[in-house]
Amino acid sequence: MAKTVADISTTPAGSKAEQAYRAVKARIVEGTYTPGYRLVLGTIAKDLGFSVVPVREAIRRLEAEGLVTFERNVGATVAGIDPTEYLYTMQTLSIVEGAATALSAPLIDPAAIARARAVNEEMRECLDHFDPVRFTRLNQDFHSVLFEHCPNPHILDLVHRGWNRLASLRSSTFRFVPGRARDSVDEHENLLQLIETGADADTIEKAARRHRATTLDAYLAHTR
Amino acid sequence: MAKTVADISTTPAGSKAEQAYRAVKARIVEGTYTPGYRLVLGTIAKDLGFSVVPVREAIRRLEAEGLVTFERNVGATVAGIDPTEYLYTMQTLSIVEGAATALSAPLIDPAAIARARAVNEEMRECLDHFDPVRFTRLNQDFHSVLFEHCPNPHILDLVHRGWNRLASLRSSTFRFVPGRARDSVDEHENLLQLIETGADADTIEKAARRHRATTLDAYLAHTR
DNA sequence: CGAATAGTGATCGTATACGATTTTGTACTT
DNA sequence: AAGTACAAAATCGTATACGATCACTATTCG
Repeated sequence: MAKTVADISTTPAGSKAEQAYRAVKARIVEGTYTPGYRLVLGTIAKDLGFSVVPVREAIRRLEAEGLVTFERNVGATVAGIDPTEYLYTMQTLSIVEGAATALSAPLIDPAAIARARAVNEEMRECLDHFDPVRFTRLNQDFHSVLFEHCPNPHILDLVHRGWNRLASLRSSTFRFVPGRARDSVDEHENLLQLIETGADADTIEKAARRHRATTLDAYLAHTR
Repeated sequence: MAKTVADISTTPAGSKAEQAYRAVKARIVEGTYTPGYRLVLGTIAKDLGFSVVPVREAIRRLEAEGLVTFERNVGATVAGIDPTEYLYTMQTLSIVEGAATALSAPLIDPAAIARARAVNEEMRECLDHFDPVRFTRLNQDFHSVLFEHCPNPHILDLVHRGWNRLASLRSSTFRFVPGRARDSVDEHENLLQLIETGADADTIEKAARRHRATTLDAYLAHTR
């Protein structure tokens, strides 16, 4: 008998570093840890019941993703809604989403188009019931359908990194520019039609870029 | 007297995790650790005189950058010259370098143009003396001059990440496609002229993209 | 009353030790 | 001879402990 009963309870799924990463990230996205919140290694470790080493690794990963800032002997703080940082992130997302859409477009089959359109219609319903949280989630679903056959995983990774950075400003579309969301849904439909009709890559890329850039412009005009 | 003499000897510059990161990365770039080389935490720690914890952090950072692959309870290995991975990286670089060039172009002053041109002429000399290592370094210098006033640090960061990924295939231009290097120098000059004459952003972006994409195409044609 | 300073506390950084998991080598059986 | 089961070694993952560094505060001096 080599294995003991304890093996049943052990959860070899993810390492504790991974669990800590997900846990802290979730708390940031959900808004439990608001921007400016100080993340103390010891405290988080005690809360999660882990040691500080895996928690430290989790924090460093979050730092690399831009969700927290880290300072030696001071600790980590949840990254704030710096307007400049927002601009950088949105501009970068505009570029990588544009590329991802253009690269994926030839590989999107009619069934996927139909699914994306269904998601978009759900988003339209969210407008009436004013459900910003669900709207944001569906927005990601929409683009996920478009990108599911993206031939370049690196670019897809960059898209996800951008989404992560925006995670702490959840449903920012609604919060900052109320009228923007409806335009967004229309732009989605426009994008789908371009893909359906087999528009050339450059046209699709520019449309996808503009989709994100317009949101940024609206934000800039709104806060100016 | 609060401070002791020991303070003089302490080097608060970088943490050991940082030192380990730089050391291992340097060994990979220099070719001391060739692709496929197994990086064992304990061994590296003993070599550097550090403990395993900071070394582990360094390895995880290198993993995030794509320079090594990591497997649980197995260890890390230096990432190989996977043709597919090369394609992904070059395609992504094409996009982010294109964007970076287009964004930077309006901010490049004549003095910077002159410096970039000087670097490019040095590259031309390298062709005659066949100095691939210096060529590769100058190539990065050339683009660094162009990007030094890039208004979006995030995009610049993506460019550097791409360069890092290519680091293990140092001077790949010479190695894979001998005739390609001379074209590259000509394309640089062409790019400078576009910037000088104040071409529109879209033209500059496409030229910059094509510069990288052509290298990729040459590689694909060469290995097919 | 303000500013410089010493002391205290908090937090990170790393070393060491131990446990879990995988791989590898070996002996035995078919 | 080949395949399998078992044991031993190697490696990563994490907990704990301690040291180093920095921020904060109370105190003292000008």
